Amino acid sequence: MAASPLRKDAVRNRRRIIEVGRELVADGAPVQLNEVARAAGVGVATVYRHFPTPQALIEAVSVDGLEALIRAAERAVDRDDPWTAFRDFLVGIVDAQLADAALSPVLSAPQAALPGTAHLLERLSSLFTTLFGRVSEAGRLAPGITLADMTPLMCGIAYSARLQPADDPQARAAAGRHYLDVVLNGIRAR
Amino acid sequence: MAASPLRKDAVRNRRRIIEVGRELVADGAPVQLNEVARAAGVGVATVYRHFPTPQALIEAVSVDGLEALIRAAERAVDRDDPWTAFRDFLVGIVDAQLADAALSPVLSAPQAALPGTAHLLERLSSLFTTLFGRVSEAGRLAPGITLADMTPLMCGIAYSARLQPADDPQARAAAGRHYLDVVLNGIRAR
DNA sequence: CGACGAAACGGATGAGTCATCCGTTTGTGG
DNA sequence: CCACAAACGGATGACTCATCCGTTTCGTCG
Repeated sequence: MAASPLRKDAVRNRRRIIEVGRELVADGAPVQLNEVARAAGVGVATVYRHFPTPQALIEAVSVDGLEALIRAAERAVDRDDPWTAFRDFLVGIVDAQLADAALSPVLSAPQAALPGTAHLLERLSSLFTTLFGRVSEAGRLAPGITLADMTPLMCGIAYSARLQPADDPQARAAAGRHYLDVVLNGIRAR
Repeated sequence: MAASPLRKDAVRNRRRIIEVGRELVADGAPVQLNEVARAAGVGVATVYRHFPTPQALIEAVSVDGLEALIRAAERAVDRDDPWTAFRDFLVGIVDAQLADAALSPVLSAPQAALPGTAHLLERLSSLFTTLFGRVSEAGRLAPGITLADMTPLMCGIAYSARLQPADDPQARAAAGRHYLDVVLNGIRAR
């Protein structure tokens, strides 16, 4: 099972780097690899070796959030009412993007550069397809709404919510919920 | 009326700079003042004198689009049916943002740095308040929808549409229209 | 337990970008 | 036509970015 013959100082540094990356992303700061190195107390080259580009680091940072989303989706799939499951999951998607700024670019950029992330995205996509299929078959969606519409819409909602002052996470969350209500209203069958 | 004692070579250069800026913005490229100078055949200092920051140039670039929006709003205000006027204007807002990438940051950043832009934004906001007030008073809006919701929602729609491939403006426009339909559906009274 | 090879480290460094300063040019009013 | 002021432009120093390579550390094998 040891698929990674990785030295333990390497994994330690990797952890540190990701941790610093997470903080930067959470602050909405641009992820500058050079600064990450300094803050993590490692050499610049170490950062670049693990993550050739800022995007790669962002994806690694988002793995936790992605896994949490997958768990949420799995729980949603177990629910009885399709619409409730669907809605609750979308709430989770929006909340997660607001809590973790690294998530939006990963969700909306399917051409994932990191293999690990690609696998998670596939899993998430698969679960979501199930959820969507159920509401769709139950006739709960307005005509013309497709599966492909959902990701852009969710990312757009998160974007809208982020127009709220950055220093007020509560206002952002409330805005996200509100805009999501609007969109859900808009895609629901009458 | 000569409010600007500006030398005519200065206005010529200014025009050139804005023109180059427009092209860059349209390509979605980051506006780098140094590059703008080179492309405009002008010294770097000239660019910085006219526009201290990229943001300032972006605002200047967006003036045309803003004026077009204002004209559209004025036309909309003359219409009879409040909802039609409202909807058509929002279509214009989304289309304009897709056609002119410089517009989104200006619309969603009220703390305008350029006085000229501030004035236009105020005018636009005033017209839009009228349009919104009419649909609202006509009872055409779902409860809980406020004037303040509209700008974020429109910017979010434009964002969603921009997730479409950059090289296919038609697909973007179609997506924008589609997402706008969803949101309009969501904010409409039943 | 000691030594060897490979993997990882880290900082010095060259390429590239940004924005300012100041000597020169150009337009305008008398 | 002249003089002054406004505008110009590019050289330049500060800064950021990402790579390269000599050094250190880990894990293994005799």
